[in-house]
Amino acid sequence: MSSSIRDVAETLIARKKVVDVRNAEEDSTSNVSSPNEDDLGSDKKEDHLKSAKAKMDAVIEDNERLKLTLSQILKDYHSLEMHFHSIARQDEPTLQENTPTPPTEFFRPASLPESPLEEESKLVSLTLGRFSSVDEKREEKRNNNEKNHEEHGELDGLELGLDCKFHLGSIEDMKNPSPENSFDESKEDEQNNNTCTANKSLKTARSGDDENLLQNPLKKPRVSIRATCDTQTMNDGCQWRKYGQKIAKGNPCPRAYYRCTVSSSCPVRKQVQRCKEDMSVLITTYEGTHNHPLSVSAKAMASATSAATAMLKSGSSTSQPGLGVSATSSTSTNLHGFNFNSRNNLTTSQPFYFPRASISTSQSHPTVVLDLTTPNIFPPHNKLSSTLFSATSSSSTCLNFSSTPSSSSLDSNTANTLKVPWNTVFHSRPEAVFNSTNHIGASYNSQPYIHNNVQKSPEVQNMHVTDKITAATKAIARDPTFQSALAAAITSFIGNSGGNVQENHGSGGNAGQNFHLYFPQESMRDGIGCATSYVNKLPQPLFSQQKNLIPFPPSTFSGSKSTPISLGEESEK
DNA sequence: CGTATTTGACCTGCGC
DNA sequence: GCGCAGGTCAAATACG
Repeated sequence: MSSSIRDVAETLIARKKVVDVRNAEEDSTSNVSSPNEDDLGSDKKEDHLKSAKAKMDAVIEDNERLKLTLSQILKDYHSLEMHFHSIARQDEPTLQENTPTPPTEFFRPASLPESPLEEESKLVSLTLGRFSSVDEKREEKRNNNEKNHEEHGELDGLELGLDCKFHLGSIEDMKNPSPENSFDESKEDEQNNNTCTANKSLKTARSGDDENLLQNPLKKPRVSIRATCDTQTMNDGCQWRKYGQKIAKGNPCPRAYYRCTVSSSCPVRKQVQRCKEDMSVLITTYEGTHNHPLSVSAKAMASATSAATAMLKSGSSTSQPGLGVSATSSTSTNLHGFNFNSRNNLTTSQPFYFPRASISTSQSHPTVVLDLTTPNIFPPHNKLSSTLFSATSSSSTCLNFSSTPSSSSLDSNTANTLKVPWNTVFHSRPEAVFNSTNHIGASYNSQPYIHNNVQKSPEVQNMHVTDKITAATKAIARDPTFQSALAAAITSFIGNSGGNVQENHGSGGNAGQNFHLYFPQESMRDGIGCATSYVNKLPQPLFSQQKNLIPFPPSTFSGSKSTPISLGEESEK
């Protein structure tokens, strides 16, 4: 992987040098060959030469700077890689001893690892769907399988993690994957589903690491997603049928009840309600497990919710005010490829702050709230050299989304609800991609595959969530250093823009839209290395080239006209 | 006419 | 036991 980065970097530098030198030469040539040149005299000639030389010097300087940046990136990446390997080796014995806790009944991951590698209890890692060196054999096997999917535009050896490899699952659970895990076995009848549910409840009760679920063994966990959305519902890729509406107490906005209609036996329900404080915020609450195949976009949402549910299990009983939702039990959560592993001992690992998440135990149902509404919570004084990963004294690689522990705040509205800032905020705006504050980690201008949801043209609105995810996935596949950036953004992206996508299918996407990723630079300040520092440190010109160097291959994108509209994309009328 | 949505009635769980 | 609130059902209605 590092070699690929190096290749990219070298190619970048080489290209830029060639282009810049060529431009400089053209400038000086055009100046020299100017018809007026003879009249200007030798002084002007000299001036032109000087300016050309100055330009070249600037270019050379710029190249040196880029070189430095890239070398720093490589260095960061190397140290991160080394760090990860050492942790993986360290935790290998632990993995064989511990039996992981299965996830509660909810959206189940699309693919499960064959062994609980994620029981790297001291690790809060960013795996982005890749496997550690500990599991190279498995990865090799997996890669072989994935080769079969290459023709379908899938990734080779890389995955965004939208399939949500659920690392909480027990071995037993893995042997009995949910329908969503294996689409080929999707036609599970309701009886099996109920049995599965019962088993899961039993397992949940046995696991004993979730007080809420113990207290309410029959209550299904829920995931509530708060997202700014102008449409009636958020398009999550599934097909829903409204079956009821109520005015809930304390909120003048009616609460709509939907059930999944992709499969007649699908038990998944969702509730949609506007936030009374901010009508632009749509609160979508999911409950249940899909027992049928899902579209890519639906899988993405399912991944988010399943990860949040896992967090509910891992963090609900250990949350502390001011610390955010720390996953402190022996669990790990995979959110869009982010594997959040944790351990019981807080003294040896950093508490994991689930991005903008809260767990509510005040409701009859244990509920995880993912707040995707925060527009921009970056501190004004970002540091260019900051990194996403934090080095810890315990040699753990921690992914700490919080800028500072004190920045966490209690949700005043909900008892027993903890809120933590989601610093890895995906922000979709049409304005400048790069700005002086270095907020942007990655951006893909003029890409027809990824769009924002602000002031969309009809073509933009046609942009399918699936396409966006696929586009992002492709970008990640092309450049591993973007993995963390894009993966972190997908959730927000779906949440913020998905709702508009359902309108006006048909024509393809358009260009000129941006896909913005922002990174919590403040929170990265102590990091030893970071993939995202790559993009953070990249100067604009280089990054623009990066865009060209790592194009999204149109043929592999499901976007625009070639995209088969998935089942649920036109529901929720 | 088939399908989706609306809406009042009904059921259930929980707190007092 | 009663009342309240959340959730669901199903008949009525709307829509294409």
